[in-house]
Amino acid sequence: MTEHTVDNADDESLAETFWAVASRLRRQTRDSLVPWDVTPSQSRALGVLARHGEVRPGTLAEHLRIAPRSATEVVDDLQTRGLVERRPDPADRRATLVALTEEGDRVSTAIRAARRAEADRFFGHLDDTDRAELARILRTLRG
Amino acid sequence: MTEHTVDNADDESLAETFWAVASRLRRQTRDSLVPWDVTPSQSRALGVLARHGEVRPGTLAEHLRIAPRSATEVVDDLQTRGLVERRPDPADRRATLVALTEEGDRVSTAIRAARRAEADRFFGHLDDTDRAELARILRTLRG
DNA sequence: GATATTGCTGAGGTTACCTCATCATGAGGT
DNA sequence: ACCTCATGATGAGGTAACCTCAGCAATATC
Repeated sequence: MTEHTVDNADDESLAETFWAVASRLRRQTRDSLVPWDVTPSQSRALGVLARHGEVRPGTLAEHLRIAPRSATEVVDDLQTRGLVERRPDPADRRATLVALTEEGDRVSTAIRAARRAEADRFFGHLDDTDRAELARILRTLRG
Repeated sequence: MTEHTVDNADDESLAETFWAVASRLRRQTRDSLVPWDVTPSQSRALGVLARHGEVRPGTLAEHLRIAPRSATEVVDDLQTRGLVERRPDPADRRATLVALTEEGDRVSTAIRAARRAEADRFFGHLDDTDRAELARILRTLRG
């Protein structure tokens, strides 16, 4: 029995508090994306594409930590919106490469700026020290 | 323009890190509930009922921070599982009171213990100081 | 006693995931 | 050349956890 077991009641509310924050952040993120008619998961995919250039759906899935099939779905949606395009992978005829279109590039850049502003609003209530602490602690929890 | 704007790149990855942690915690929570065939949102509702006794669906919704209609749904599911029952509110014939059944009480107690163990596993990687810090910071973000 | 409000729920929709089966292609062995 | 197994993407179908909007009954208000 470690000493922190004493705090069990706090542990439980820690998880609860975490979820309350998550819920708030999720809503705010969703709202901040309204102007582009893009969902959070789509915007995350755009982010990966902006950072990594063209990738296969499977690779995208890994970056997003979702099942490959789910990546197909996100790519479908983005393609419908004209933000990405699929092209055959010259290295493997089974594979497809997903890349930002010109508009996808513009939108993803705009979203990046908006998300930055959103993060400022959300995490801006914290002072620099707390934000650094939070980042550090979350990184150890990410696993 | 406040000074923390300098850290914008970090802000963005802070949100991302947060989501990565959320995803991990969500999966683990879901897994820890498998033995009782109860979903996370059901278990949250059970928690509210265990803490507050019988409540109306609307009140439950407030505690869970969801729409009233969504609370109806959760109650439906729990009732199907025989974990809660509805009875008329003697104070207002429009209203319904939702209460744990005997089994609901047993299950919610068991789940409480399991969640505690789960939180120990998850947040236990942190030392006491970090966990206190995290709790404090999250509380300021909860709003 | 008409009107507005409140409490719950039916109907129907959305997001973001999932698994399982299928199909084409690729890689390795014989 | 052929057979087998692994891999990449996707179709089909499903789930959890929300949502809004409309409607009904009961209560509160004027």
